[in-house]
Amino acid sequence: MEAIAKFNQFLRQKGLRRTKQRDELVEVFLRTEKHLSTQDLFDIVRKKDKDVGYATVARTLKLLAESGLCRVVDFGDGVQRFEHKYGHEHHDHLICLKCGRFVEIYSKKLEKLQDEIVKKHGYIQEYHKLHIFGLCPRCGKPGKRGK
Amino acid sequence: MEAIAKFNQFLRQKGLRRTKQRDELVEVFLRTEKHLSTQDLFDIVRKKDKDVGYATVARTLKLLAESGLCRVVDFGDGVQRFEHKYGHEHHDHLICLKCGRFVEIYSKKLEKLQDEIVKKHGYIQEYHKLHIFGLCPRCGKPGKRGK
DNA sequence: GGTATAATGATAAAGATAATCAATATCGTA
DNA sequence: TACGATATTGATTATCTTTATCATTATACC
Ligand SMILES: [Mn+2]
Ligand SMILES: [Mn+2]
Ligand SMILES: [Zn+2]
Ligand SMILES: [Zn+2]
Repeated sequence: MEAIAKFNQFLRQKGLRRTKQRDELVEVFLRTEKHLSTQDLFDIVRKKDKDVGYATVARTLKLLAESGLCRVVDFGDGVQRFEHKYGHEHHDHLICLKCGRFVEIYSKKLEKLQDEIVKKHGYIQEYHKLHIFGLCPRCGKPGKRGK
Repeated sequence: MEAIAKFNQFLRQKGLRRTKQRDELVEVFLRTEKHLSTQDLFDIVRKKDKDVGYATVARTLKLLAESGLCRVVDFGDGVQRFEHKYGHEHHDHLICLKCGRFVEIYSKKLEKLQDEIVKKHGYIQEYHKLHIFGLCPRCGKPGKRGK
C-alpha cells in the first residue's frame, strides 16, 4: 500500500480526521527523504503555507510515528528527529562527531547476532538502536577536517 | 590506579581544585553501582549533606565523565544517566519497555562485527551505543506483567 | 597569612516537548 | 445540503532537564 493511503487508513481506523494541514504535512514529509526535526518540518511547510502551527507539526509527526510511517531517531543531542520507516529497510547509524555527517548501515549478520543475545536473556525484542560515533573519512584524515 | 586517585589526578592535571563537595560526590557515586541521573545523585547526597547544590552535582558528574570515571547513558527518555566506566568493561543494554528493568550485554563477536562495518565505511570509531528495547522475561509472560 | 582564582549554591535562562483552550473544521447523519 | 457532535487547530503556556550567571566562599600555592 502507498504510504499516504496507509496514513489515511490509520486516521480512519483511529476515528481521526483528515485535514488540510495533515495532508500537507504528510505530503511534505514523504517527499523529503531526510532525518527531520519538528522545527525542520515546520520551516519547510511554512514556506508554502503560513497557516500551519508548530503544535500541529509536532502532533502530526507523532501520528506519523504511531502509524508506522516514520520512526524517531535520537542521536543524543537533545533533539528528536524523524525518518522514513514505511517501505524502508531497518538500518542503524554511523555518525561523525566532528561534522555530523552520517551513513546508514545494515548487516544481516549483526542483526542475527543481536537476536541471539536477546533470546539468550529471555527478552522479546521490539526494536533496537545502534549508534556508532566516530570520525568520517573526511574528518578522520589529518590535515583536512571539519565541514 | 584506584578510581578516586584517577579523578584527583584529573583535577590536578586540569588545574581544578579538590573540594569537600567533589570528594563527597565522587565517593557516593563510586559506592553506588547504578545508572544515576543528576537528580538521583543529588537525592542520595542530600541525605548526608544538606549543603550540596544541584548545580554542583551536575557539574561534578560532567567532570566524572570527562575524567573517564563514568559515561553517559541515554535511553531516550529525556534524562541523562551516568554509569561507571573506569574499571568496567564496555557493554550495551537490553531494556524492558514495560517495567524499565534492563540487563547489560556484551558479545565479543558483536563488537568485532561492528568494527568491521565501521572500517568498511572508512570511519574511525570513537564509541557506540546499542540499546535493544523489548519485554523482559517477566513482562513478556502473558498473565504476569508490569512491575 | 595573603592572594589569585576556582568552586559553590541559588536562581535564572535556554531549549525542547507536551498540555491548555477558545475558535474552527470535519464528517456521519438526517 | 444542513446539522451537530466532536476532533483539530494555532497561539500560548506549562513542564522538564540541562546549562549559564553571579555574588559569595573556599582552595592552593607562595
Ligand atoms: Mn536513517
Ligand atoms: Mn550499564
Ligand atoms: Zn565528519
Ligand atoms: Zn519488564
